[in-house]
Amino acid sequence: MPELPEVEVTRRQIASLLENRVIADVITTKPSYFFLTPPSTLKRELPGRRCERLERRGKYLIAHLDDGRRLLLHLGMTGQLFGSGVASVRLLSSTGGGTLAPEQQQRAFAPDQHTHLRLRFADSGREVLFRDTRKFGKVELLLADQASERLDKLGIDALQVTGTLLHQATRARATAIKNVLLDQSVIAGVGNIYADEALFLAQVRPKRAAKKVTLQEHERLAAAIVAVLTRSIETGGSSISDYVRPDGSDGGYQDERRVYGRANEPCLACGSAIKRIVIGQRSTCYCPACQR
DNA sequence: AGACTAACCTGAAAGC
DNA sequence: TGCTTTCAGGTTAGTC
Repeated sequence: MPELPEVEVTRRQIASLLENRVIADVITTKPSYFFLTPPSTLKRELPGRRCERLERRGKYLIAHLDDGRRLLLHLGMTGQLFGSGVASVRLLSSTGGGTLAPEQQQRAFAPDQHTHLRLRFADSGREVLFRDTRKFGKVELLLADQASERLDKLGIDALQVTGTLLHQATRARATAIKNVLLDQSVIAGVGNIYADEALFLAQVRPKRAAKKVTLQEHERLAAAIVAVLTRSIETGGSSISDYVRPDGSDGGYQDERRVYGRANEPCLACGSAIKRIVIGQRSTCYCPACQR
C-alpha cells in the first residue's frame, strides 16, 4: 500500500505523538509473520523507553529510543499508523465514499483484530496504533549497535535520486527499467504507483531494457520521480484502496494520477488508450503513444 | 550478480 | 444468493 509519500505523510502526523514521550505499555496480537521481534520481547523491552525521533528511510520508519535502540516499522501493503485521541478510520464498507458526508465516512478508531501493535504513553494518555490487515508489514527492535541488513541494503532515498546515479545503476542491467525503479537497493521509496507515474512523466516505456535507457532519459526520470513524490506528499499521499492518513482523512494524489489504474482510459496528454501490461508480477500502466 | 518465481496474508470486487 | 476467481500500494527466499 504505502510508498514513500504515504510513509512520509504518516511520519509527519505521528512524529509529534511519539517524540519525547515515554512508552508506558505495549499491547500486541499473538506472534506472527508480522513480528520480526517477538511480541513478548517488545512488551518486556519497550516500557520505560522514551522515543527521541521518528525518521523515515525509503519506506521504513525508524523510531530512535533513548537507550540507543531503534524500533523499525514497515507498513507493507496494508499497514496504517494511527494516533488515538485524534485518529479515526474510514469505514471499510464505504468504497469510493465521496458521496458520503465526512462524518459518515469516518468513525472514531477502535482497535480491531488487525491492530497488531499499540504503544501507550505515560504522560499524554494517548497511544500509537499499528494496524495491518494483510500482515505484510514488519516490526523489529534493533539493539543499540545492531546493524540492520534491511536498512543497510537500501539505496539512495528516492527524494535524492539523480540521473547520473540512475544511469550508473542500470548500466549492466537487462531487466525492464521499471524493475530497477522498484529495486529498493537502487532507489528507496518508489513503489508501483509512482514508478508508473514517473515513467509517464519522463516519457519512458516501463518495459525498456534498463541498460538501453539514455543518460538524458535517466535525467528526466530522476526529475520525474522527485516531482511526483514531492507533489504526492503535498497532497497527503494516494488514497486508492484503503490508505488513509493517520488522522483518518484521505490523501489527494489519487486524483492526480495520469496512468496508474487508468487502463483503457484516454491518455490525458494525447488521448490514446492507456495500456495495461504485467512486469515483474506487477500491474503496469502506460501510454503507448507518449512513452517510448 | 542478475533475473525470475512463489510465497507470506486478508478482503473486496468481479465472474459464474 | 452463494461459491470461485482475481486482484491489491511490498518484500524475501529460493532457483537457475
